[in-house]
Amino acid sequence: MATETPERPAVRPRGVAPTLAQVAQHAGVSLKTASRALNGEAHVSPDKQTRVLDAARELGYQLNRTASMLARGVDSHVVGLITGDIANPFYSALAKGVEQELRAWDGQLTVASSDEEPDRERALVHELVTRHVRAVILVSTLDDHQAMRDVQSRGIPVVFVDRVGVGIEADSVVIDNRGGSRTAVEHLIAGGHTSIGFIGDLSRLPSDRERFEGYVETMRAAGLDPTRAVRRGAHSVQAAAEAAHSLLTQDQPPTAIFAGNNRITIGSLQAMNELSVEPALVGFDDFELGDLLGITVVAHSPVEMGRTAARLAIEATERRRTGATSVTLETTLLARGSGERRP
Amino acid sequence: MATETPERPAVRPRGVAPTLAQVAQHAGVSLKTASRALNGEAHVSPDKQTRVLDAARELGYQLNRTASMLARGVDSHVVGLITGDIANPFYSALAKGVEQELRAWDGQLTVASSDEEPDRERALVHELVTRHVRAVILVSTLDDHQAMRDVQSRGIPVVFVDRVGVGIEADSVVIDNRGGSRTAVEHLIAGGHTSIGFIGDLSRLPSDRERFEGYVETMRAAGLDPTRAVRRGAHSVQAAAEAAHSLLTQDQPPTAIFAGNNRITIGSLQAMNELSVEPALVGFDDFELGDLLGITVVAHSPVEMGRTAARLAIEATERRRTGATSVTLETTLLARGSGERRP
DNA sequence: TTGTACGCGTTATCAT
DNA sequence: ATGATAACGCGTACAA
Repeated sequence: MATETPERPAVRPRGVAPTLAQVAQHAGVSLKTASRALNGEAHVSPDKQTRVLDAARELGYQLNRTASMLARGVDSHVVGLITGDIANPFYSALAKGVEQELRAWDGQLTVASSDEEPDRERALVHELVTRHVRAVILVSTLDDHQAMRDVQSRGIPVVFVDRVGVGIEADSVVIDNRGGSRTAVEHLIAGGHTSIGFIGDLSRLPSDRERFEGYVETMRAAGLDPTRAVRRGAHSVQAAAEAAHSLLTQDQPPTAIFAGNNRITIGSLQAMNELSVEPALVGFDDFELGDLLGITVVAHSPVEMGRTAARLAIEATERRRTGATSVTLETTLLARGSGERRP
Repeated sequence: MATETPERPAVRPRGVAPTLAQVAQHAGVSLKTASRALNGEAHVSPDKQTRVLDAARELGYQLNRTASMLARGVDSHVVGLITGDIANPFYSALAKGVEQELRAWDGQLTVASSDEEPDRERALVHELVTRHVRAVILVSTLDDHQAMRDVQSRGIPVVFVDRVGVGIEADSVVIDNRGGSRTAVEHLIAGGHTSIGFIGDLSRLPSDRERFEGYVETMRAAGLDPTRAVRRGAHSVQAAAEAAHSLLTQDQPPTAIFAGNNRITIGSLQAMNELSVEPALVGFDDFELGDLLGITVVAHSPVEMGRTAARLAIEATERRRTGATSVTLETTLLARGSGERRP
């Protein structure tokens, strides 16, 4: 909507930051000459050059990039990253990757958390658009992104991470969720398990759905029942712990658990600890201490995801590429013990 | 320096984003009328009101906040946060706190990692200044901040987090490092330990120094030697693991370890695991899975630190307060087992 | 109610 | 080499 409640920041006294005009006056030259001198352009006499530089130093002049870019009609190098929660290690690793790649491009990163709330995500995207960020990297919680075409048509590329865009042609970087799931479940089956539980995140998230589907199809392929021990919608460590608890205390609890992401793995560990039971456990996403704890995981690199996404965003915004690119990152099973426990 | 290499982003074709003027023309009204209509101001005939709104919708008009703010002479609600590494859970929790508080203020967060490199930190601050961010929240790696006065004099408040500003009068939010250290070491001493090792981060970091000092003074107060088992400069999990390894394999290894931060605690755990030894262990900073692993820690809340810092930044930038405020957050010892092991 | 003229801080154009 | 002058996209002051 174009009629958003207008934001009216408090007015700050003008003149705290010295302007180019002040520098010019102080140096006794014209505005343009000062500009030239400071920008290191040619055609400035050494005399005035130093006068301007001195004046700038004295006044503590700093270029106002905002105005500069407005005048030049270029956009900033600011890229927006929207994730569910920046404190989630997966997302913060993602942010790190994005930042690393942005650095080489002299870019800057603005982050915001949607808390996985669709409305908030929409608001954040809108916010970034009005701020004219250069690109938006998005771990989306929406199930439809047609509205996001609007963003693209403004020349702001959108890169979807972890979850692809729906109803839109845009770059994306995702994990091979289905494949990773398959690997995990096959690993457990190979270990002799026939009763394997699944605990998933919010089922509206495509990544969760894909992982779940991988679970289901692998179970089915092995002639196992994929409906006996499933809990979904666990979107926090707490919720995951409760789900795991319920799973492990149900009639005929599974002998193995496949945890849909790092939060869930940790929640499951807590529940296992409370109940003092040790089913086999394989988690999606690696996590710190996972090696120490001997937790078998389907690993991938969120930092690499971030880097890739940032690269795509930069390429797109610099128009070095047309059309949408999709990158799927493979997973690796890291057998560390918890996934090798027998039924 | 005022003569920085000027950044010259690639020029983007103009006109991708519709302007207010285009909307006005499309609606057949003057620029100002369009502005009024879109901003919901009074004194616009319903007729033109809808004409403008329709035009805006058709053209997909979005306010250019940058230009708007330039015109109004106000600064954005963007706050910059500089930490060592956004992927470090301590820093990402900090970022989360900042973002939470900023949200209520309709603010936005730009993050950047200094990698604990002074030069990079300086460059990042400069970058934020030229972008006219509203405030800077800083986990500084510098040992002197006189140069930062410059930032303040531009009306950009600087809030120091985790490490206070030196040579500058500025807000700060820190942890009671010395007190936390004391608590930790006293706890170990009370447990019967007389040989307690310390593993610290880069010793140029004030937080590390304070923690180390707390260690030293508590040891001395108990008549123990605080020089027999000290390793400092461990700035990564890897480095900490090596330090712990070396500590635990030295002549007369300590029976207890006090780890200076969360990275070091984890590194120590790895080393203990490798060596299959179990000295008592108390770590500074809580960390995920710390409870599950039964690690005794000196805990505090990085999220709360972030929130507090953001509040201070907002207060300062809205000039609702003058003078510098210092907040010291207390720590809590969480006894979970590892710190209660006997010598 | 509506529009004009001007300004925000900077850069670009084009004379001089 | 230098400097008026006009942009950039928008908002304010003041007329009309």
